[in-house]
Amino acid sequence: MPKQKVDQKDILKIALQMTREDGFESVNARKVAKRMGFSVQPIYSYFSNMEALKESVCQEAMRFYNHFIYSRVDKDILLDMARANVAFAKYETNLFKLLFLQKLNGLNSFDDIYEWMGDKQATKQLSEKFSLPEEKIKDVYIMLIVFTHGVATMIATGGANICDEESAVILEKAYNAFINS
Amino acid sequence: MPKQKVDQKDILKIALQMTREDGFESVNARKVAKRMGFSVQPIYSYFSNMEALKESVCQEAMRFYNHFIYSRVDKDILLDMARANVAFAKYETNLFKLLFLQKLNGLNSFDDIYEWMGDKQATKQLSEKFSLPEEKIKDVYIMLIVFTHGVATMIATGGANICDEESAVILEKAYNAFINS
DNA sequence: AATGTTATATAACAAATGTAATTTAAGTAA
DNA sequence: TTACTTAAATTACATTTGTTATATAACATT
Repeated sequence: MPKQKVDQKDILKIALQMTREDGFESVNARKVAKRMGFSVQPIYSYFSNMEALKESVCQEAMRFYNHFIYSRVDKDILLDMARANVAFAKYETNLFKLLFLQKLNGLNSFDDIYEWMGDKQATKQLSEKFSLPEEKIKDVYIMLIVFTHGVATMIATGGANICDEESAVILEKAYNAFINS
Repeated sequence: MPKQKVDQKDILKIALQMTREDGFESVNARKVAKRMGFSVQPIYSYFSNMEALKESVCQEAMRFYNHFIYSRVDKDILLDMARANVAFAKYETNLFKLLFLQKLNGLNSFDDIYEWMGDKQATKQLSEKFSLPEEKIKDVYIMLIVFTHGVATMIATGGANICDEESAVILEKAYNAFINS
């Protein structure tokens, strides 16, 4: 048999790259094939259909997101995460849209957000720094996430022209407001 | 000549209704025609192409939004507007997505948000109630809008299962936090 | 070297959608 | 009544995209 020229990883890599550059909707069989320099056929030998490929792209995007965020978390975990999310919305707008404006895992309450996004270290750090009760920490956490999501969404949908400094300032203001409330 | 059976308003009305029920992407010539009980031809006599129709639908949607919001503003203007926006995201999810997750007029800074959404009465009421400096009012206004947008977006994209009371509570918490910061 | 297997290429089909061409027929004016 | 105008219906064509059927050719096995 002929040696395999195409690898599943290559397909995913290219599809993810296309999503980053031109948006998730731009991912279709012919365009992926063209960018690989191959025909569409190999796509269908690795994925049962385009839906399956797209689902895999979503998972890749989520990994990319996690790496993006965690690589930017330093001293002040919660605030760093907030800043990183805004940066993600600004510099990876198409991935942000895919992950947070189209597919968001169904949440049933704000507590779910906490469960879902909840970062043990972040809450620990917060409680050590400010010695606030558990319930209060949770509130600050949820509210900053919601606020951050507001900033990020506005940046992702509004044309991405709010400068990094300005968004950093407003995030910090919100953070302090929530802590001190 | 035969009497005109179809009216431009009818087309827009139905296209807006379809957007509300099934999303903006569901609006296409054949579906609109089918729901009107006519052929696609009248659409093209009133609109140069589908793009023009869709642009008009956007404008209709914006009018619908404004009416939705202002009909819910009562005593506490700013907080009422926040609650109304969240309700819009929950009960008019498809319109919310169209207006705020796809087409948002390009904003260049958070001050632009204030200029764009800024409600004279709301700021006046706020300054009378709390006697805060102009600059502070503006900050509260912007931050509550951003926070509200975070809540609304999460509801619109997350499956809309956060109850009205819960979102009301968190909005008020944020409002107080911003006022008292 | 001949044959079979299979990865890839090519080409074709199907469905959805926008849009234009053509036809039909309702009402008007002569 | 007849011919004309035009709103609407019908039909047809183009494009895009997913998908499959067939063809080709590279490699393994004999």
